Order: sequence, then structure tokens, then C-alpha cells
Amino acid sequence: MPSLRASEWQNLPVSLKELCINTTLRCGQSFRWRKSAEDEWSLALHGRILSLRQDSERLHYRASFPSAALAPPTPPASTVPSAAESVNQDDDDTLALVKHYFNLTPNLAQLYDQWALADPNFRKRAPKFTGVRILQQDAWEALIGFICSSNNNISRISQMVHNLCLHYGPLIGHVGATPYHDFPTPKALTGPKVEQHLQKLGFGYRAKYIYKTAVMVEEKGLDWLQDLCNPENPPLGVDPKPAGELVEGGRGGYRRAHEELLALHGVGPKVADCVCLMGLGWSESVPVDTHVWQIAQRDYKFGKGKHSSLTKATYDAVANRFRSLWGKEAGWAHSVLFTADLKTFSERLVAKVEVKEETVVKIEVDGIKQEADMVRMETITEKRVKRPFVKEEHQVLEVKEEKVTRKRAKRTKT
DNA sequence: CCCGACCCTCCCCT
DNA sequence: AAGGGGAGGGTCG
Repeated sequence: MPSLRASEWQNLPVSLKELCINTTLRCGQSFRWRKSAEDEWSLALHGRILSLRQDSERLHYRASFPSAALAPPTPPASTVPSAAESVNQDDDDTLALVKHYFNLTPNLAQLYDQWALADPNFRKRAPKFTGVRILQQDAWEALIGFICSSNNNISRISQMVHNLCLHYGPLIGHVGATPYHDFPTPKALTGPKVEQHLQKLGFGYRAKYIYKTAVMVEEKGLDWLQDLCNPENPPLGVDPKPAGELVEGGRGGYRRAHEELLALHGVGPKVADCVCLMGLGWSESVPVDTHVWQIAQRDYKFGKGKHSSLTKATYDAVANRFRSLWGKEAGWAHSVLFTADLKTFSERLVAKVEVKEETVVKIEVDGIKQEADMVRMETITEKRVKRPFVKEEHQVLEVKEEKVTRKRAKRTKT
């Protein structure tokens, strides 16, 4: 077990309107974050274990590096420089990493205002889901993660990704007894037994997709993938360059990236858009999944006539509609509405009701009191979503659509 | 453009 | 009390 050299906690000023990790890390754009302690999230990233906490004014972060003496650094996928030795250098490095990963440059509160001004539905739904940022994840990791997402749920996707890391990714260290592995390289997934092994691990038909995609990316080279990224949002250490103004259907670079990704096995339009948005920095990318399709029908008058089902043509029409409505960062706005529709966060929609019902737990979406919420949430590593709070769910759901209320109400009695 | 099949897990319902 | 039916951030042929 490699010993870790942990730096002290550092912090940077970030309001919850600019970033809410409790929402952003759980909304299904990244699949590897784990709760490492009360109110603390951790992830193996770029050769270290990054841990986070957040209060109403600051984001606190700490990096733990493998001790160079006992465990030589095992560089993950791409750009890990050999271990920095001074604590100061570690911290500087980690600060840059955090700023990059959380994509902290855009002014999110300002963007929310802009989207709310343009869209009454956004204005209605966004207030309880502030601080949802699009992460700048590693493109290769995003690619594999979203290949796993097809016809799947967030809980199982997370387990699959953890399994991938456990068996094929470099071990960075432990938090308590829990091992933290970085994401595997493409090459690590090209072995002759990978597909069969993944099949055995419960990946189902995605085992083949992952293996074949790994082989193709290994052949094309990671540079091929990286070169598809938005020059405005380049990898850490590369200078940004302009990528032009938004046009119908998205900018040329985005369309090219999307098209090239479609050549990979298990990558259709939706997965390609997820990679474009969350791995390649194309903010106008709008992944249209079943959730978004339902939102489009419910709130944006889709689902009739020409666009009665989610064909490729409808897919493009929905994405274009959202781009023209929300603008260049349409993918960011889309993610807010997507998150607002996740069952995981449904209790947030009726927080006031719970308080009225003399429930002890008060939920302040933007405040630290969210921890009360967190205590009751599953961690993604747990096997199933259990329900020690059926009663609350029942109360919650009475305010929601009848269909759901009926189902849950019956189950409550069971 | 429309289907069914595809791995697997959990859930509701009978 | 077992088991069908459906859905879960789709993709392929």
C-alpha cells in the first residue's frame, strides 16, 4: 500500500452560485467521485488524490501524492509531470488543476441571468439548481464513461467505471481502506482478454464497445482525440485561441469533433455530444437523451407532428432549438435543466413543503445545510438506492405528477 | 425512418 | 411468492 504525502488544505474563494460541488459532482457528468468523509469528496486525478470540501464562500482542496520513496509515481494517461517535490509546488500545481477541472473561468451567475432572461422555463427551474458547472474532464475518460452510459443508469455507470479503474488503472493510494485508481490509458484496455474480462465484470454489450474503441484510439493516438478539443478551452498548459462565434448547428470545430467521434464503436450522437461538451470543451454541444427529450416535449412543445419521435432529425432540431435559445453555452444551460429533472434531486423541488410539514431536516439548496440532504443520499458506490426516507419521498411526490405519486404511494404501503 | 436486439439491474405490479 | 414488464443519460444492423 503506497503511503501518501498529503498537502495541507488550501482554498479558493468560490460562491455557491459559481460552483456547487454537491450538485455538480452528482449530476451524472463524472462517474468517479466518491464521498471520502462527511461532506468531503475525493478522486484520483493526475497522479494524486484530490479531496474537496466546500462552504458558502470557499472551495477547499487538498492533494495527496504517492510517496516518492515507497511508490514511484505511476503517471496515468497523459500529462503528469514527474512528482513535484516541494509542497509549494504541489499546491500551485493542484490549484491550476482544480481551476481547470472545474472550468472556473466563465461567470456562471451571469450566464444563469442570461439564460433566465431568454427562457421562462429556465427562469422557473434553475433557482434551486444553481452552481451547476460543466467540468473539463479528460476527453478519453469522458469517452469511455459515456460509452458505458448507454441504456444504463448513473449508479451502474459509476460502478462500471470504478471497476475499469480498479482492474486497469494505476493505483494512486488509499483513503482509509478504499483504493483510489486513476483512469486507465487506452493501451491498458487493448489487451487480448479485456473484452472477455469486462463481459464477466458485468459490462454487457459495452465490453465490446470499450475494447474496440480503446484499440481505435490507441491506433489514432491520444493526440487525435485531444486535437478535437475546443481551442478556447485547451488542456492544462496550452494557450487558448479563439474558436469563433456560434452558428446554427454549432461551430465547425464542434461539428468536426462530433463527426469524428461517431466513427468509434458504441458512440452515437448522444455519446459524441457528451464527449464534446464535457471532455472537449465545446459548450454549444447539447446531448439529447431520453431525459432531455422528455423535457423538450414537456416544456418546449416538441413531440408532435414532424418531431413526434426522437429520430436523428428530431435530435438535431432539439439541439438547435436550445442553441438558439440559450446561445453559445447552451450545453451548460441544458445541464442545469437535466439536473433539475434527476430523481436524485427531486426532494429539492419541494423543500419548503418539507419544512412546513414539521420535518426536522431543512434543506437550503445554496447553503451548507445541504449536508443534511447529503447524509441521506446514496453514495454511488453502494449497491442499490435504498429508501430509508420513503415517507418524505411520499410527501414530496404528492406535489409532483400524478403518475409518480400513485406509484410511490402504493409502494409506501407495501 | 422504424425496429428489435443488446447486457444487466432494479423496480413495480400481478 | 416467483416472474413478467419496463426503464435506465443509446447504439447497431
